[in-house]
Amino acid sequence: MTAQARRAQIVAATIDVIAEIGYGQTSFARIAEHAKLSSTRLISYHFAGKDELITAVAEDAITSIGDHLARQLAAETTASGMLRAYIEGMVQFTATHRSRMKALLEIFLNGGLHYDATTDQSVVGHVETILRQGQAGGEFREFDARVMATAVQRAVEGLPFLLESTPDLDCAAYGRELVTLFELGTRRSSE
Amino acid sequence: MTAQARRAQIVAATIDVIAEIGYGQTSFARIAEHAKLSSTRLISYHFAGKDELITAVAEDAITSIGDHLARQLAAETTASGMLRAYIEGMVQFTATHRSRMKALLEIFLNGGLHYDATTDQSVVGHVETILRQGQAGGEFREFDARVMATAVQRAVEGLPFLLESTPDLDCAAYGRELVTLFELGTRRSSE
Amino acid sequence: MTAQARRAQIVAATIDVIAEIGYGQTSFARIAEHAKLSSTRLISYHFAGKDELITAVAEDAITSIGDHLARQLAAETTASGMLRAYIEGMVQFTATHRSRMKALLEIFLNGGLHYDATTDQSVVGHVETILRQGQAGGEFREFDARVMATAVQRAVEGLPFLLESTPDLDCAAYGRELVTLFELGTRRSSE
Amino acid sequence: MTAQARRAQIVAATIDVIAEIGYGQTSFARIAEHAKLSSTRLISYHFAGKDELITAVAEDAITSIGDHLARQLAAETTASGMLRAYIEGMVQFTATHRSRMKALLEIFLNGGLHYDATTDQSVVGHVETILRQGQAGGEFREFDARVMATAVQRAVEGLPFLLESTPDLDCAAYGRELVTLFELGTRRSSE
DNA sequence: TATGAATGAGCTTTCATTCAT
DNA sequence: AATGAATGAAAGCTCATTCAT
Repeated sequence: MTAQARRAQIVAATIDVIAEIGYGQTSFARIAEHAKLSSTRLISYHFAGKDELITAVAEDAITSIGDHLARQLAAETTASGMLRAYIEGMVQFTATHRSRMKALLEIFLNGGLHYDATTDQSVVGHVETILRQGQAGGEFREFDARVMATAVQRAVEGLPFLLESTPDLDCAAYGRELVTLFELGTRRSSE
Repeated sequence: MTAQARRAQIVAATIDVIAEIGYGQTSFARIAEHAKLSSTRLISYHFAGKDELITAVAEDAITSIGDHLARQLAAETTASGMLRAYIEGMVQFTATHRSRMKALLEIFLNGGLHYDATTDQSVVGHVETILRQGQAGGEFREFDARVMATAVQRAVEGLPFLLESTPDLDCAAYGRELVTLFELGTRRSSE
Repeated sequence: MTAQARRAQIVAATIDVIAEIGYGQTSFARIAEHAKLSSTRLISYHFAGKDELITAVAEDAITSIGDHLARQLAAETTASGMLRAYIEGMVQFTATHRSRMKALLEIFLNGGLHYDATTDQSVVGHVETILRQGQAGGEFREFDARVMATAVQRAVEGLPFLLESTPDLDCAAYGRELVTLFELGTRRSSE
Repeated sequence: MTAQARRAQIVAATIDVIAEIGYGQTSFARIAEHAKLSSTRLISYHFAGKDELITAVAEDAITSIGDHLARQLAAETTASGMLRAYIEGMVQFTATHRSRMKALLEIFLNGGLHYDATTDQSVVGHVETILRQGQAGGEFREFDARVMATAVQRAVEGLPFLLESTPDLDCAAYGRELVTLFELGTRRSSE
């Protein structure tokens, strides 16, 4: 087995474990058990430490989301279109990659990631940029872009938690509701 | 020292510790250190276990928030007024009780609380009830009350995290932005 | 069992283990086994960490040696008398407290102790002070006190290692030989 | 790369690492890092085990010292001359090969070497032989040759440790002081 | 000659909890 | 109401070594 494949296997198992039992309960032992590894030593061998493993998990998720969003946003030309695409893209991704998204949120909420400027921008700053563009172009009304971005981000992040208590939730409907909410909340009142 | 006073002291220390270093890093040892107790034994003595302590902390916060909101909402007669009062009440409470709110969120997000119907209703269901009343009374447009309630709740919960990276944030402005957002997002379009 | 007694028991066991198998091979598990403790957890309970345990061991030895030397040197008035008393005192102590001295040397040689000024003075500086007094008072010839002190100290420290390969060594004779060596090496040539 | 060259490279790296961080902290991982090897596997490949590596390091140092001393002692005909040449030779070697000597001492003091008669003779017995020759030939007074040899050996070994706390030490002066000490301590009193 | 992958045993430290006053 | 002493389990990490190319 190649190191790359083994690392991928361990990352996948870690995602599952974090999503299932939470960041705080996740340990090498639990990951090894889930991945059916002979011992936790195999994890230590392929990752320099817990930090590196967690970082790898986060990067895996962030990259996937980034790719997905890039595709979703490619065709959009208006800010409101981009905002809609962002929300629906995130909701879609969450619906089809529940564990990955849940694990990413767990990591962020528990401070398991050492931020850098790139990470911060790719995760949090995306929406804010769209909002500012919309205001500059006259599509959106005046509001505090930071606050609105937070609201969008939190609303989207609410889905993984909702899915835990309601696994059969209609995600598409959830997305549509959010899109409507933020369209009404951001558009120029004269429209 | 009375048992009641000692319990209150320990709960207060636990709130501080959770707010400062997060739920995951919080331990009896660190709470004892913060409260300047001679040993963790004093915590075990006054609380049956970690669960009971965490529950006490959560209940402390929930009760405080409940009292605060009850006062804020008392004078309101319309659903939109109640929604505004709820958002501004929560933001105000967060601004003046940062640690308490942060600790409560940490506990919820890390699954430290064993839900029961009462807890769930008092925390999450409040907004949903208001929204349904508004729809029943014709004040609000049609939307999924559950989804909207989630969005409101998450938006409000965003403040404690924002305060960590931006301690000098203008909380009142944050509240006003959210009120505007949800007024635009919930009102009947004919208005 | 009182904490004090337990700490003393653990310190004694640690001294034995270090003396027997060396600093590098010494572990909590080995100490617990030697002291017949139920688990290593008992060591962690009474000492904040390995550093604290090692420091306690070193302090135990240093204090014992200090007391012994103080008694030996009390009656001496001349520098040559003090030097003789120092050498014989150290040799005597080593002969009757082999493990303690061996353990102390192991700790020093492996950098297990975080020096401070007091430690340094009490361990290394003692001889140098005596030598300088002897030179100032005209008893001793001119020489580099630092170098001579090192030679004395190393010669004395040689005994524990010699005792390992030759347990039946005549320590008193060893001491007498060293006294003669350093008397000849330090006295004024005109004598 | 030839096996011989690779072994030499690893031995050199091991010497550096032991001298820098001590025998106790030295591991294959750290040696590999220092030598910029891709993995510790390369060490295991060229040496049957840790023992063989350490033995190789010690032999490297012992051989170097032996060569150096042989040259220094070649011209000497008297025992006192040989003793002086030995001390100065060892001090010189230490001054110019600090790491090698430090590593050798670390290995000896931590029992990393499995003695055999040859090793013992070549390292410790050298001085004792000189001293006995001097006594047999009437140059030296009566003393216990074993004890005196120990004192000489330990005094010489003190230099590497002294150099750690005082890197700019005047080694030549250190050697002269020791030579004087042991000349005074060994010569016939009638002289 | 070299390497990638894997491994079992060991390490110190921290966890909440319990027994006995 | 409080405390001192003790505890089993689990954590992440490092050790030298080995199997199979």
